[in-house]
Amino acid sequence: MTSIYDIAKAAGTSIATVSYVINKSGRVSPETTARVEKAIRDLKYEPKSFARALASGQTFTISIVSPLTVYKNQISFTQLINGVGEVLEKSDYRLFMHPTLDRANSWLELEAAARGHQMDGVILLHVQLQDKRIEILKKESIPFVLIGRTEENEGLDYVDADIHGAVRLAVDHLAEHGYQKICMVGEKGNAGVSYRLIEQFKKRISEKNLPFQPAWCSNMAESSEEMISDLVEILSGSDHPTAVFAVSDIAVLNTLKVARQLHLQIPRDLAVIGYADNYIYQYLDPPVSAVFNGAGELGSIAAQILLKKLLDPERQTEQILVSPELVSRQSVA
Amino acid sequence: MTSIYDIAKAAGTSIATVSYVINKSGRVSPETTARVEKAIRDLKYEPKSFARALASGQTFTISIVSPLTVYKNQISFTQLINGVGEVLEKSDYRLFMHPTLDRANSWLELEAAARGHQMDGVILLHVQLQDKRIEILKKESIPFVLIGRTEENEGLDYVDADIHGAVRLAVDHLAEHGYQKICMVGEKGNAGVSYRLIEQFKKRISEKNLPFQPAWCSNMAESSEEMISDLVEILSGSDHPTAVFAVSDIAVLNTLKVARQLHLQIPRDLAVIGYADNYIYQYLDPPVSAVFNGAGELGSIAAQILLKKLLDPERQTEQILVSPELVSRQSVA
DNA sequence: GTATATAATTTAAGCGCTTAAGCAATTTTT
DNA sequence: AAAAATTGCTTAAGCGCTTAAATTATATAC
Repeated sequence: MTSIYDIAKAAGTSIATVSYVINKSGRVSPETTARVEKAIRDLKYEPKSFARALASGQTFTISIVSPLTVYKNQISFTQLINGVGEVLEKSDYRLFMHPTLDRANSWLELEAAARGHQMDGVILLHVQLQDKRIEILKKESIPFVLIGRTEENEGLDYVDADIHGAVRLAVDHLAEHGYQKICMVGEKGNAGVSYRLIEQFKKRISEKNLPFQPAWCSNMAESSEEMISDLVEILSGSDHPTAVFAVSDIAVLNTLKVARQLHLQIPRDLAVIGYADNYIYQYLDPPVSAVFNGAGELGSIAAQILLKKLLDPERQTEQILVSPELVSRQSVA
Repeated sequence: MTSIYDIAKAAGTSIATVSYVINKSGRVSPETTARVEKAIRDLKYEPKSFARALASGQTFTISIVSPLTVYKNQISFTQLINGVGEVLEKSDYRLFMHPTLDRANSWLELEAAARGHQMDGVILLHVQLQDKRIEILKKESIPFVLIGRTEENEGLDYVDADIHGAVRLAVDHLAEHGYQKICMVGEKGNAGVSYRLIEQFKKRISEKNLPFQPAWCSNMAESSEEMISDLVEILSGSDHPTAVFAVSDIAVLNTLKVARQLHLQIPRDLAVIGYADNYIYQYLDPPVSAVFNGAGELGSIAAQILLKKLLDPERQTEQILVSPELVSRQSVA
């Protein structure tokens, strides 16, 4: 293993000087710096992160902590990692995955990792009510940023989708295109998300004085089958809605299916708009619009906040809502 | 930071003994072991991985190296990580993500990481012909396992989908259900995969003496639009195929779309079978069958091989083909 | 009962790096 | 011209752990 000693010898300096050059401390003369850098290049030296970690107390590592199984819809995990990766790439930090499999024990693993000082910071996904993991991170004083949140997390650093804005965008977009009777469909999901969606949806409908019936926005379905039968019921009435705000991938697909079944042509008889865009939406029949584009942004913003926090732990917390962005396709016209 | 010194003091031993207990070396008496373990529990001690790494030369870390952008179809990246995570969880190893964003520089990053001894082993995805990353891993002698392969990689450790078996399963399944005229649709994809699919497909068709026309298995499409126009042409002829083997998500969706356009009812007039199952297939109209289930298996097998290799670097290489598994839904009957 | 093997534990060096403190040479201030 | 500050570099300690070698205690052999 080429070490800092080899570089020091090759450059004719002490190891301290090499270290100062690597860490860009600015107190080494240009000539010496050049000599050291040449040696580093010649010997193809790379600092060992674990040695740095031991000496400095920083691991230069951040962890994404998340049960993966959950991320089938709502958020594309891959995009999210990409977003995080893009930001970290430009920093000195590396990315750990902490894929917690079994929900029940996920906090135990995290606790061990935290005690073992395995990471300098954490990006926490799929936050639940009374999330043990948050307590642990606080107790072990590991800086963290949430992606998504519950009402309990208001004071913490988080990045979340702007649900209010998204609902507004969806409803307004539909209304602008002449669709007055709008219903919302989805399944029971993340802590609080469904609730907030319903709340905002009803609010916006009444703000815009749009026609409304309670059945058009009932509780979210427990299963796909339930959702389909709800949809059939809602859409086959005489005064049925002319637009569906489908807030999950399954809801989008089921809406298309039921529309076909009932011979409702999209977008002529029925408009459909999705929530988080999924790359498959563009290949559906017809291609489906959506109001959120890219979980990548959630990831990259979370990473940015975390990096700032690692630089200045005393920093004020930051709450960011990612704005919706209309991805317009043929399902609304 | 609670260190091994604190444990040694609490247990009344030397730090070496504590270390031997932690590493289950077997040379510590049961009584002392119990005392040390109690101290560890009492003080909630966790070994610092970076210190271990420095002292032992092992990082107990493995990296998944992959451009993420690619994994939109063919493989579910999330499932794959899950598979890897499941195996690593039971080991002492932790999981690094090495999401290479920019393809052009991805090997530079890997080279730096390898030189910096950041990981003990690598799981390499999306292997290309003349993949620089493989050279680097060899040169830096970092054990690695491929997920997917090209013909160049035959001697290396890899896990790949059994394309031969998959094609056979798809064709035979369709034939068994009375579909004789089968075509294959997909887009240009991974290094060699498309080629192997075409080759195997033609082979199996001729082995089974099924009717065949060259147009039914042309080169893979360059774009979704091209695929659609190909499909329209193929399926609207008088003697058109009665079944489609759709080897990507886009191919599945486009097939459904074109079938609807041409008023071909699935599965009555046309059967459809996909390649790698995607959770959305079950919500399509009709739900679509597939021949591969779970990228998780690829991940977990790769992780297992890598762990074995880390234990015994002299080990013979291992090539594993993951068998197809029919996921039967309503698109074939 | 002494020699010898075995088991249990400790000593001590060192892994590759950071960083406070020290020193020498040079520059600035008074 | 002496004192003070600045610049550039080195010395040396130490981060938390592993592990070969040394030491001590205990069991077994003759």
